[in-house]
Amino acid sequence: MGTGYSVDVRMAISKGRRPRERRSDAARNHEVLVRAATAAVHREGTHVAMATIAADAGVGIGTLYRHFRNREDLLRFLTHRSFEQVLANVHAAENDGTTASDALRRFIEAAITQRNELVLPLHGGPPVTAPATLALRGQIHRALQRIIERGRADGSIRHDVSPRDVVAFGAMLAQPRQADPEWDATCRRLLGTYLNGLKAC
Amino acid sequence: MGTGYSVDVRMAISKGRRPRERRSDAARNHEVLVRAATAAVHREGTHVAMATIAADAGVGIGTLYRHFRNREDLLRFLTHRSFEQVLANVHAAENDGTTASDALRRFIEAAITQRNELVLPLHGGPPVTAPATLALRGQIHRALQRIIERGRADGSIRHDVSPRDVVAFGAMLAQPRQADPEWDATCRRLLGTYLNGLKAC
DNA sequence: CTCAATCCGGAGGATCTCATCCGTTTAAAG
DNA sequence: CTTTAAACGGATGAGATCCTCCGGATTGAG
Repeated sequence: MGTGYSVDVRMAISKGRRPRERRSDAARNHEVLVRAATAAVHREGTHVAMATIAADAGVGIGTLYRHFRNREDLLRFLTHRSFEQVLANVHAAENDGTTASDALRRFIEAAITQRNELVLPLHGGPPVTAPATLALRGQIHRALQRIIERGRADGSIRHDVSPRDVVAFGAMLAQPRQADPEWDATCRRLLGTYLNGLKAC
Repeated sequence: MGTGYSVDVRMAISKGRRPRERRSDAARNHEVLVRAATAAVHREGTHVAMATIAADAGVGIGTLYRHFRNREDLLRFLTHRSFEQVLANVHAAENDGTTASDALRRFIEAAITQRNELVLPLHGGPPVTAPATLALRGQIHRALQRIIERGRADGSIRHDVSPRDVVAFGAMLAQPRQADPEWDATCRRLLGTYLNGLKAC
């Protein structure tokens, strides 16, 4: 899963000539489109009209479709990118967390903080099937597993905790909830209770 | 919020004659439509085509629109009905639960069990605005508040727990997740951890 | 500067979806 | 059985959305 590019390039290679670099305006538009798409999906859901995304990004609809073959392609790209971010988060948490429990707290808090940049697979969106993205998911799970085992070893984390739980819980708290002013406070309480519940006591 | 009926009836009353009872075929179709709609929303999300719902129910599209003015009306009805069910659940839990914590466990487990019959407001669906439905939500919150306070009184439940938390957590576990065979197990572990976390210890 | 490769914009055809309308069928009262 | 209000079905027009296509603008190598 590369840049989100669809076709154009990779034509000249057969002729032996090195393909040109991606033009700067294309790179700029790609970035702008990704940002607009993320915001639009958060605002209106995965069925947001493609024309809306293009308009929000300030480009023509044709440009959107040159960068992403269709809606599914776009959503896949956003999901993959989010998984990369989540993987970075779990690595950061693994290194910086003082205890296993603290690492998990950092991991989940990062997801909450980045809520607006993450497009995670929710009910309604297409399921994750891209091999590259599944591989990322595997890495995330393994890293979380290491953290959990550290906690088990020192007796600070109960036994029936799985990386899936942590990911599901984090994804839940990271869901966009535009229409609830109290959601932030609810998030904090839920996280506190969950972390309290992780203890083996 | 009554039966989901739109217009037809209430015409003859002005003439003094008692309006006929709802015809049996209408009642039957209403029930079938609600069931089909619930299943379709779980399967394809809140944007499922109205024609699909009618076809699944084995009735014409016209019949669907006679029972529900439009999609929003249908979703409102499903949500309201689900809230009624949830309110029944909280009352049952309040009466049957041996302890506050046990009552909360029963409440959440009921939502999980009834997953397929519940259509709760998720991100993407329209926000809940119907006064009757908001009233139900209020009743649900108050009943949960009573349970929580019982737990606080005997020191079995920590202080930063709010009815909103419990509802949000329960709604999360009740979300339809067709594409994850391990979701049930994950649910159980998450619930166990959360309940463990509710303790004041 | 020149020029070709690359990228852009947005009109437009195909398709899908909503919700209505009205001729036909059916339940049930008398 | 007759009658009539109620309910049914599905064709259909309006409108939304998807994605393609190609003439024209832009970038950047030479």
